[in-house]
Amino acid sequence: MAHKCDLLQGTLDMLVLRVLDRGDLHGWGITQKLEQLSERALQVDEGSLYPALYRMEERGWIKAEWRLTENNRRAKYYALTRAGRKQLETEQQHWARLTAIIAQVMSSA
Amino acid sequence: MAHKCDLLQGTLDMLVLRVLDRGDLHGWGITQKLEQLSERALQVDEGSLYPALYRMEERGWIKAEWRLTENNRRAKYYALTRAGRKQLETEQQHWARLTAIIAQVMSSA
DNA sequence: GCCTTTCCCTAGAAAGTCTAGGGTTGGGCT
DNA sequence: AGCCCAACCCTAGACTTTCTAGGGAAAGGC
Repeated sequence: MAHKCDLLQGTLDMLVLRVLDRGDLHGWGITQKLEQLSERALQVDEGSLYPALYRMEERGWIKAEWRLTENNRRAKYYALTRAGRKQLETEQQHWARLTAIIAQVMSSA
Repeated sequence: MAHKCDLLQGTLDMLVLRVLDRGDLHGWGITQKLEQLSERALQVDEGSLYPALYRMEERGWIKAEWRLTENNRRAKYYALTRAGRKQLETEQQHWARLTAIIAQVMSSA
């Protein structure tokens, strides 16, 4: 069975790191923010996001803290660590490099 | 164990289709051509390529034919089908769309 | 008192790539 | 003649990430 695969594998981490680079957010907030920034184009599945957050915390790129939201709800806020900021930079460079290579291959006569 | 993952998942098909769009090639030739077009940046693993070729043939995007190379060797030449050309176009559009969205998210203040 | 929204989470399947092998044959070299 | 390398083809199994498809708790509005 084919599935939709809206995202390119490997880009979710970068997007999440980038969003967190603008300020702490909880998981649900991240999905909202990504949707907003992409003008509804991106709708991140929670089933993809939470495992990703878990992985990134394991790797020390982000750290979590339970706090209360403005709505008076319990939420797990994630913040970038120093390693996370470094990782974001690495991924951005990697992304830039890859897209450049692909563009070159795709466009060459 | 981390692995290198040089390619973005999903891009290999597009690259192969694009290369075949310029003319028939056998598997090994495809790896050479991609390496050449990317100026050594891309080194496609044969363990990734052959399964990909198999998949794409299954899906009717390419078709294979045994022929002899200039070196007098037996080789399986792949050619785009009409469906393959259509698929290439689809993937190019999808790629353009995704990279645009990601660029937007990554660059927004 | 119920319903919706806001939040969190997990198990298992699916897809694609990589690792790490293995194999055949042609032509060049000694 | 024999050997080796280059040019080819292939596969099984591991691995990572994403998706599907659920489930659950609590705050606030009606």
